[in-house]
Amino acid sequence: MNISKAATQAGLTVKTVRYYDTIGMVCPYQNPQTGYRDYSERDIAKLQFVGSARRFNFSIKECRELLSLYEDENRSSETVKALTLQKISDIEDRLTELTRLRDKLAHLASACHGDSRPDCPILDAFSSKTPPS
Amino acid sequence: MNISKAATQAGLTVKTVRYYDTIGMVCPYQNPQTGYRDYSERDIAKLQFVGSARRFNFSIKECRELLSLYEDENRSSETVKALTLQKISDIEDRLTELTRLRDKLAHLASACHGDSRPDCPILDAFSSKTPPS
DNA sequence: TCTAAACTCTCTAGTAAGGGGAAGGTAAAG
DNA sequence: CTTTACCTTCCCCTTACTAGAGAGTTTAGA
Repeated sequence: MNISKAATQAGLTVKTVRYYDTIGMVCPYQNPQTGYRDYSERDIAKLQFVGSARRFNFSIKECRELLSLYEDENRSSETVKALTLQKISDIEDRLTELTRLRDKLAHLASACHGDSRPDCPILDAFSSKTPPS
Repeated sequence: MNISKAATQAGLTVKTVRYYDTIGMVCPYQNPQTGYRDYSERDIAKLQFVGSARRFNFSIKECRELLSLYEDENRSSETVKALTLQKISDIEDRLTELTRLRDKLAHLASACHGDSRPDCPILDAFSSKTPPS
């Protein structure tokens, strides 16, 4: 299967699929005459797998780990679950941080009259010596 | 004031402060003989301002806008408030997305027994044809 | 069969926002 | 006067791709 069909099947762009080859994540057979890549069904499955994991916020490095577990018939689900729980924890840290930011910005915005006058509590907050954390 | 003191005052690293000079955001006087940067009180205030805005998740580009408003005595607070509300909206979009991811991962993790057996609902989900969205 | 469109390839450069470290000049302290 | 602690520029590295140039290949239609 050529690269554009492979990309379509996996819900990725051609550029991305080619990238996954160059970084050694999903490497198809490559015709030595033409240089054209030829994706097998197994390659497609791997591309789909990586695409899903990426959409779940796993980094390329983590996808590599998951992919090797995916391909390992003797894996234990323990490792996968641990990685997933760690990812959940990362996401929750980020949620906490973003929520705090949102609340602070909302507080500042509510204090700002937002008209044509120059005085602005938002800018004042940003220029104060005390950090906003 | 030399660059390391300026960085300390603003709660930034020396690298970051130097970077803000090279991109033309906060450009101090630079001694033509030695090349040493010399930060004024006004420069420090600008560094602090940018540092705060960055910590509030504003991009460099947005910081530039805010900084020019900060320096404009004839600004209207309207513009600042609009930028802030947009930023809040961006953050909320991100919050929604991350929450969905977290919930889906949590759901998968709860379905995974996480022991030494190889079968794993998480990997199954990643390898299914249907996207996780 | 010829040609033109639609692919494909590699390679370079760019993105955001700096971080790491080398090579070399300068300032401050002893 | 020397050592140490700064400072400078310069270039590469990071993440996860994306854009585009220039050139080769495949395929569909006349």
